[in-house]
Amino acid sequence: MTLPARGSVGPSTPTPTATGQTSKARERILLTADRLFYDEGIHAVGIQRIIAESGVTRVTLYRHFPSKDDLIAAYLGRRASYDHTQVDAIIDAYPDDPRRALTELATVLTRDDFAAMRRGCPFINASAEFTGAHASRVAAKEIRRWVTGRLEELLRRLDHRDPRGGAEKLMMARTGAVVSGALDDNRHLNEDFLECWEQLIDAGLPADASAPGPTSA
Amino acid sequence: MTLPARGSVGPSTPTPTATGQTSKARERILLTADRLFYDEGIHAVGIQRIIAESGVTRVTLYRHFPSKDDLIAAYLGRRASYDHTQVDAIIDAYPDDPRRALTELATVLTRDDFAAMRRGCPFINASAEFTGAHASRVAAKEIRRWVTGRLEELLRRLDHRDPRGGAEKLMMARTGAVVSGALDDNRHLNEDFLECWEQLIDAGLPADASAPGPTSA
DNA sequence: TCACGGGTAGACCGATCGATCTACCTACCT
DNA sequence: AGGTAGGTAGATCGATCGGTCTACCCGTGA
Repeated sequence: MTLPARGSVGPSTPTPTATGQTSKARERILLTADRLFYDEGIHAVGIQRIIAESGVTRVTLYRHFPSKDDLIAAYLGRRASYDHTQVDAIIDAYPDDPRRALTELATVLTRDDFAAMRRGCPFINASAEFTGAHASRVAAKEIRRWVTGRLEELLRRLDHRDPRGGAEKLMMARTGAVVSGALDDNRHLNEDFLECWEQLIDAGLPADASAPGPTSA
Repeated sequence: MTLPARGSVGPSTPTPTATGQTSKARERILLTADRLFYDEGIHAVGIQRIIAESGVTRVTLYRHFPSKDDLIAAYLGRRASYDHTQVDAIIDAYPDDPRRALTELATVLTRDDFAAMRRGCPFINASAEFTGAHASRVAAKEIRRWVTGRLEELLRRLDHRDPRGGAEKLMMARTGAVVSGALDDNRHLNEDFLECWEQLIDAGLPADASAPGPTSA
């Protein structure tokens, strides 16, 4: 996985040093927290474990992240930042072909992300561990709403019959596919998801707009 | 929610008393554990909390469930038992109309379950908190595999073009809808999901089989 | 009559949780 | 030369974790 190295979405200041680059220690902490939180769950991973595996001191960690909640927020902020960057890049790559952009969004997901998401969606997983308006649940709602909005926008440009509902359906498929990748042993997950994705799109499109179709066969 | 009162899926003997009925205390424990584990997460809820809110003693709890893992397994076992019962009942209600059974599965989900699943899928949530072959992850894989199998069977009886892939797609939609119900604020979730469900089914059916269509409008 | 299963009550265990503290060290910039 | 930001090292805090223990009680069935 290639999350952006910037840990810039934390609750407090990004803590750029005087030289302008973010702290090395902070990056190591965030990298370790990302790995452990995602792979094993948030409550299951203690602060001291992150300290040990990132090779920093307790004081250093608490200087950058005054509480575990702050670290959690930074972890999910990084993840969200990655998703924003990736989705925007794909859509921007096809400024005049929203239909192609939609297909590409699904393709990239299957090609790059499913393999690195063997534990499912970090936002869903985090939300499962907390209640109410905890930062993790807020972050999950936000990123999902944002992605849904971008999908809706693409569908609208395609004169989709119901861009809002269509975007929600695509989100269902996407969400279900990521979860399935984490829990099911489906050798055909990629094809199943891509087919599902295309079917849902085309079902609401005006008759003429032909689908690019599954890459092969 | 109306989970079956029987706490019969635990790892050890169901502990029927001499009179034949399962222990009152055991039921109270399971009921409390279900509520707290589902609403707040498993790691977030301590044993003493369950003891306090179920009104039993530490010794009593540990007599029925020797470890927290046993209690977790029993919690998910109850949930799985409920799903089995419900899905079987719906399918059995339409022995000669698998198409109708499929629609009914989705309808019941939107009518009864979405409201009671404001925290998403208990199996997905539990799986997020543990690693490897923990009982929670095994239970999640099992129930998902079982539901997928039942869906595939219905599609096969309908001469669906790809019963396996079709069932996987329906599971994606179902999973995504449950998660969406927990994290998104979509007032049209029910309609969106039902439409999605029907579209995915019909896309793979031979031309003649007409869909029942959304109940209204 | 009495053994036993199932329950209550509460002290107690070591381990770990998240978080704070003091003390010192070391680059770098002014 | 000296201040400061960012780091190391490690003891320590109270709270809570999952789990064990002893002691007593009570209803039922052999």
